[in-house]
Amino acid sequence: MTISIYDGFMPDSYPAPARFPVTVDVVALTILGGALHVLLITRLLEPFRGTLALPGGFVLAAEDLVAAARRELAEETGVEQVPGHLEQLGSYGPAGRDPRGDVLTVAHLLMAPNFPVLAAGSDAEHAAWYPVGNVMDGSLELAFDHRQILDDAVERAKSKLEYSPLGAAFCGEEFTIAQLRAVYEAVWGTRLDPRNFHRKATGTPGFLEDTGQMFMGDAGRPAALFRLAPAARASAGQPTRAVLNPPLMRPHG
Amino acid sequence: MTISIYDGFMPDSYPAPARFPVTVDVVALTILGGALHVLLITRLLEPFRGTLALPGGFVLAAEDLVAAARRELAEETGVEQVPGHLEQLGSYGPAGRDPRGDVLTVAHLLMAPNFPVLAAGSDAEHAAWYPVGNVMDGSLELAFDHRQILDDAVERAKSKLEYSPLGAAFCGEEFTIAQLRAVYEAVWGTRLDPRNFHRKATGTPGFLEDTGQMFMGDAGRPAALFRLAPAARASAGQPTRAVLNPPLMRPHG
DNA sequence: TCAAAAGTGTTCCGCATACACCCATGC
DNA sequence: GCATGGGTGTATGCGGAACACTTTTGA
Repeated sequence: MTISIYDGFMPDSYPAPARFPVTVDVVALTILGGALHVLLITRLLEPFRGTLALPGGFVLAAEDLVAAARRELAEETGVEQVPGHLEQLGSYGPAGRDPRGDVLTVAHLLMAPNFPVLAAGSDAEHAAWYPVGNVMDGSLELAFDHRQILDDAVERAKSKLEYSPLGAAFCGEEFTIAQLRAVYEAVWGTRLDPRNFHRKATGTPGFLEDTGQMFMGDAGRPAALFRLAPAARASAGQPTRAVLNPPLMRPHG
Repeated sequence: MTISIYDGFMPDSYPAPARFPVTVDVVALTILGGALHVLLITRLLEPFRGTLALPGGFVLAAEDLVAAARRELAEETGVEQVPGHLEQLGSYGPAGRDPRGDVLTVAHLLMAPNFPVLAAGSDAEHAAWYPVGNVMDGSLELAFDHRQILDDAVERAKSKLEYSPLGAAFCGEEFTIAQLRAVYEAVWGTRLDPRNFHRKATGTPGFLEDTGQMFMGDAGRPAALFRLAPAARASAGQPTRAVLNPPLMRPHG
């Protein structure tokens, strides 16, 4: 067996390996009116001009992937510091996903509390929240393979809720148990028993921290306000099993 | 807000976006002598010449990521059809992980039964199995950020065993319950109760299929031979929750 | 007969599920 | 008072953990 020119790096005299444009795409999810929503832009250029697509753009030289995703999000929403939890989802391509050539994209998942998207001028790609359900049932079309990426992102979000404290990433800094439950119900598309959810959420050590404050809703008894406990906050990124073990089970299958 | 030249694709008149060399790296895991092993090559070229590294190489034009990983594995092991389950793990870079510049790598995870690696000639990078424990405890050094990638891969493998039937990917086509249990014990680094594991494995609908054959070991009663049930085989790649629900729990935390 | 490993039965208990019930607010 | 939602108590049952016990081979 001989050494292929593509095995590891080669001396300068060897032909250079193929180079690819690399983009980051972001599946930004949030809860709006009890339903899961995704941030989409309307493309201004060909291909797929006028079609909805995930926000994203090219990775710059010497730039990290998550940093690139964060930068693109800020640029396309007009929001300096986008809130929520951002993590890498997976890579797609480079073959056969763009009509103009090989483009590798690294998709990211943002689980965020609802934040207002700044309306851009008419010459900029306009970002806005769209119900995920409208993409799933086919009433909204997405450019490129973004439908597939969205599917994967939603599936990832669903499973994240089971064994990680990241459901709270959809809430603000402080939230009630009912608000947290609404997140689980929206993402999983199910109803959960309020009483049992309350016990599980408050009873899991290292998950929630009582702020001592109260939240007055439209009706009914005021609810206690919670925040993420430091332990859960620290473990947000890592593949931890420290909290929510055994996991919060999503019903059925 | 104006349109950045990096937002989406630009007309030909705009400057081209940065292009990156893209590699695929493969963390090939298997069980040898009851311990988790990883496939490593010894680098023949700078940088990290003489250091152990994950097998991998550059993605070709118009090539898919998993296909590239499969091709590189075949090239560097001399094995035409590498067995086991191959999936994408995640992407690393492009910033700050290679002394010579920005290289994006897409890491992959192979969970495979033990297969012999063909000894390459002295001029080729030689692939061989090494105990994962020897990397973890620092007695083996890896090139680039491959230590980090290995850590992530092992963690992924651990969690895969919990809720997917992919533990069987470490076994051959047919296997006994004890062999399957040895996989779980090696990956998780724990001991499992043989009796309870047997009940859980055989009792999970859609997981295992009895071949009717028997396997004679060194001592003791012969064990029944099983294979993956069709349902589990089909769901191998997808984020399924069809089998192993509730999951096989790994002890403690 | 004994060792060793396969496989079954049984007990215990934590926790998910379901739901009755009480608490605290606005109207 | 009544409606509405927050929060607690409690019974039931599934399934994981632990382990006694039987089965089937080789030596």
